[in-house]
Amino acid sequence: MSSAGERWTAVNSAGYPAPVALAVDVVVLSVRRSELQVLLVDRPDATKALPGGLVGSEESPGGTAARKLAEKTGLDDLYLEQLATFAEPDRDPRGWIPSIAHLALVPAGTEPRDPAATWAPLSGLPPLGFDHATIVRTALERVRGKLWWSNIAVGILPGGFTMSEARVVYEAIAGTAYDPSTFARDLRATGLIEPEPAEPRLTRGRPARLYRFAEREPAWGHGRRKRLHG
Amino acid sequence: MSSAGERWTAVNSAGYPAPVALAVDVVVLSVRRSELQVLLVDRPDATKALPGGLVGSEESPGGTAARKLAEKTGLDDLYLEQLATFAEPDRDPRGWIPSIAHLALVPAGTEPRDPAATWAPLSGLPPLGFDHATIVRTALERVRGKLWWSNIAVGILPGGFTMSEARVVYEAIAGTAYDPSTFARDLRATGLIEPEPAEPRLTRGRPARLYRFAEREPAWGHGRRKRLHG
DNA sequence: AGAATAGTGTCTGTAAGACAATATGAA
DNA sequence: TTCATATTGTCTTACAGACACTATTCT
Repeated sequence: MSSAGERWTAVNSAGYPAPVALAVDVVVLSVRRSELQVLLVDRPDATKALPGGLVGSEESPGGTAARKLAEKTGLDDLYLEQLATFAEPDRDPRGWIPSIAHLALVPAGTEPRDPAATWAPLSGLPPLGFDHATIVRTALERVRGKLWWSNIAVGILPGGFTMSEARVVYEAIAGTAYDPSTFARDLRATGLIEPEPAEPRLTRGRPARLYRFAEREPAWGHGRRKRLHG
Repeated sequence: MSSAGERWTAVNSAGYPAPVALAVDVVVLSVRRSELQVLLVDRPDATKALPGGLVGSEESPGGTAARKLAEKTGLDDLYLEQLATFAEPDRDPRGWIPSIAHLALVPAGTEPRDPAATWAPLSGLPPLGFDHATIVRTALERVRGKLWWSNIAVGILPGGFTMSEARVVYEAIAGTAYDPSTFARDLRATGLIEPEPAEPRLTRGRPARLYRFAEREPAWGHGRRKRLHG
């Protein structure tokens, strides 16, 4: 790496300026303590930023994102989709570096493997470097927009969940409260989940039935028009 | 430009391989003869491709897309949004060139200014170069998905349209037929359009009232869950 | 008058919020 | 038994498809 303050450059074989590198940034979301949280990493200047890295010249950007996530969390099976590309020429002080932002959802109990990575609640984020606050906002819009139309929550609820657990996740993402019975009816009506034969959990009251998403890959359901935000 | 068959390369000032260039490709859609059509340009090898170009080192990708569209169509006020980025290392035989695909909607009567550009119906596209068939498919999904939830059709219906004209456009995008009265009721219910004080058109039967979208910039409406495809 | 297009009103099945009532297991 | 949680059922409003009916203008 070059020293701080130095701006990198690149030229192609035709003699024109080229992007210095291609980056990916990943908005990793999960639900912890009934709250939507995002994974942040410490930067040298003590601010926080999204996890990310540079795409190799023989690598697909999605592959880079998955590789970086495996380094930070130890997970190699997760919900990952491309979000949007941020490529304003001055977005990175190191030079012309377009970044392909990705969105990843990981199971509720995931702990960072990298000690520089920590979870932060989406409400009350610290100041973020680069244009990362914009990227996080875009990610929140995306996950809310798809919540009731796709199996996007399968990243947080990999399988064997109860309706109550699913409801906590959906409420944290949507930022609202759902009636338990109506929630169960409407989640079943999406056609995305199926009962799991496993034995029930050992909890306080009546044991709940377990469900899982039928598909682990991104898929669309029948679509419910459910209330979002308060 | 280099001669065909030669693969470009680039290195950055740290000595690592860099992307050769950053491209934009634009899926320009309109409704012509009650059909959804896309703007294609001829390539040197006689195949067709999406209009596009290289992003300058001091340029935003959206700016590049708008500039290219102005060259092809003479339009400078249109609905333009980012679609997705295609950056597989081998997607372009000229070298490592990520492409930020955009989606643009232009008014029904728009004729290409560039003689190499022609309209082609989405049903029955010719073979396209690169990964452009995938990009077009992604664009169709996007515009269908947003049709009844946003003012995305404002690009095709800039103002002073009748309900019948709007219905033709919505039907062409959705790929289905709507009942005229139900269509009008539900389009009004989106909250996105408003009556226009202009005088009615000179047509055969009873003259229709005119409407326009209240917002020309991308905006979300109340959302209707309407039938799509057959 | 008759044709053509625009717009209104009504009926019906489904979707979704609210909430009461019941079921099941642990303390 | 009492408490806590899960699940079922019902009521009500809004949404959206279908379609009959009325309105306005031109030929």
